[in-house]
Amino acid sequence: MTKPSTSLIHAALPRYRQIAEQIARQIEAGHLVVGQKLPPERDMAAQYEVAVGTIRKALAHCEELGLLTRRQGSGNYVTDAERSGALYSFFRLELPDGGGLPRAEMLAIDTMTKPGHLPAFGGAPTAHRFRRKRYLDDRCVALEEIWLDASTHPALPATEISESLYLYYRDCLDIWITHAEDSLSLGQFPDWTPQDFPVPAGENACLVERFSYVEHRQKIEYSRTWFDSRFARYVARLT
Amino acid sequence: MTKPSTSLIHAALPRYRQIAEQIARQIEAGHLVVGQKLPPERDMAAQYEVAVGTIRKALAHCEELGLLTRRQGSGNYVTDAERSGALYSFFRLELPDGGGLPRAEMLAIDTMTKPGHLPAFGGAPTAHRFRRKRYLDDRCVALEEIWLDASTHPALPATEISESLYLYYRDCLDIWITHAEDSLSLGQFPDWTPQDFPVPAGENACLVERFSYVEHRQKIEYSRTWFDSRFARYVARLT
DNA sequence: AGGAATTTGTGCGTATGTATC
DNA sequence: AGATACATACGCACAAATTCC
Repeated sequence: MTKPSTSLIHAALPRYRQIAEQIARQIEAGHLVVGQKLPPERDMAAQYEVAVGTIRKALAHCEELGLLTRRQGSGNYVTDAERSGALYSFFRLELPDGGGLPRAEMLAIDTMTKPGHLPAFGGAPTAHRFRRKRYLDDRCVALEEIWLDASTHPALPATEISESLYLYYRDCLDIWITHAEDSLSLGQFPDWTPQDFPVPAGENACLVERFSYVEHRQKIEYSRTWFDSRFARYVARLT
Repeated sequence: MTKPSTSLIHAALPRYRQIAEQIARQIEAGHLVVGQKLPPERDMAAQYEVAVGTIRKALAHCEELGLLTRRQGSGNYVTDAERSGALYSFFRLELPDGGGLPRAEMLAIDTMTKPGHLPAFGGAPTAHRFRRKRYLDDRCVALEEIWLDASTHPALPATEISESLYLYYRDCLDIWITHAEDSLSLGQFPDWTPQDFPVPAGENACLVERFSYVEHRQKIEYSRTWFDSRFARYVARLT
């Protein structure tokens, strides 16, 4: 069997899931355009150095997620949906009319002991805190505060952090986020809301709280996202 | 290759679908009891005279339909569709502290031409409208308005409608909801808000808009759910 | 219109990994 | 620790749908 492409220490995602992730991210990054036809399965199998059946499972997974449409005798196509970017990558915000290319701008990165008001997650007493502005089509629509448990990486490597945090986790920290749990309610924009944000601090906001998991039931990340429903909406796909 | 077991004239269902149908019938006929463990996949493969991979595809299909639960290292089990939370698997509201047993109370059922303000879904000009109150642990936490496209059933059969609409769709209308897409924003409680609802009409609410799908891309249902985040929160699990 | 080439779908059999009992 | 059972993955052959000449 082809050996897994990750270290032997960590339990890797199955190969077909890794490939599905890569395809999904290529779509989000714009490397695969909506409507575009993918290479034949046999070519992709050769490219990824796996058997055709493995590629087929990855593609089937992408279809389930609504990213691809598969047509027998024809090919695999990037879904023409209004919403290609927002579905995967666990980013769930879209413009009110749908769609919007997601971007992020880092405001601050700090490592500190977890404040008492945070819910329990991870095993370390410290965590890395990321604060970001979130954009859709160059419009700032949300604020984000992300707490990554510091147990696996007491200090962050001094590399460029990509716009997709999960991609950064995967490529630089070897942390594979397998699933997440979002909880939505009402809240107020935080006191660190930047001056140039379209809504001032203290105003009402839709609040998304999230736990992200690696492996089975191990919460490794907690985040909060604030947005105003005039500028964005939260979209979830259920199966 | 094993020849298909159906006539040569009609296009046969794939073998794995035939087997899935047989398993489904056995469950519905009561030959397979809820919670029962199926034989090992290798035995079933021998029984049906197919390869293990084919049986696995059939079982996976049954799992998609919610008929089976598959557990690695353990076995395949008939799902308790009536009793388990599976029937509410698309219901995403929980009490603020988590959990809560979901219930529903029907307020009104009407069939009418789709109002202009509805987004596009289904193929018919008419739809069935359900209005319901939603409970968690006997506390009324949300209101629901559901529009089911009337293309498949111009009139609803005069049967009892179970608390789980999706179960009713499946058992009485033969409509299998495969997935759904939720979109969250802020809204106002509707003008038909009952007097005894904890929040009066016109107040701010968290609004969940949902499209439900049969097959892969066919929207057949549109619904709106209003709730107050003091009484409930929306939870989404993402993979 | 029609036949060949292409591409995905179905199915077989087997080996090995991993979770559960 | 061992046995059982599902999960992943390989490679191959042929069917069915589509596309192209």
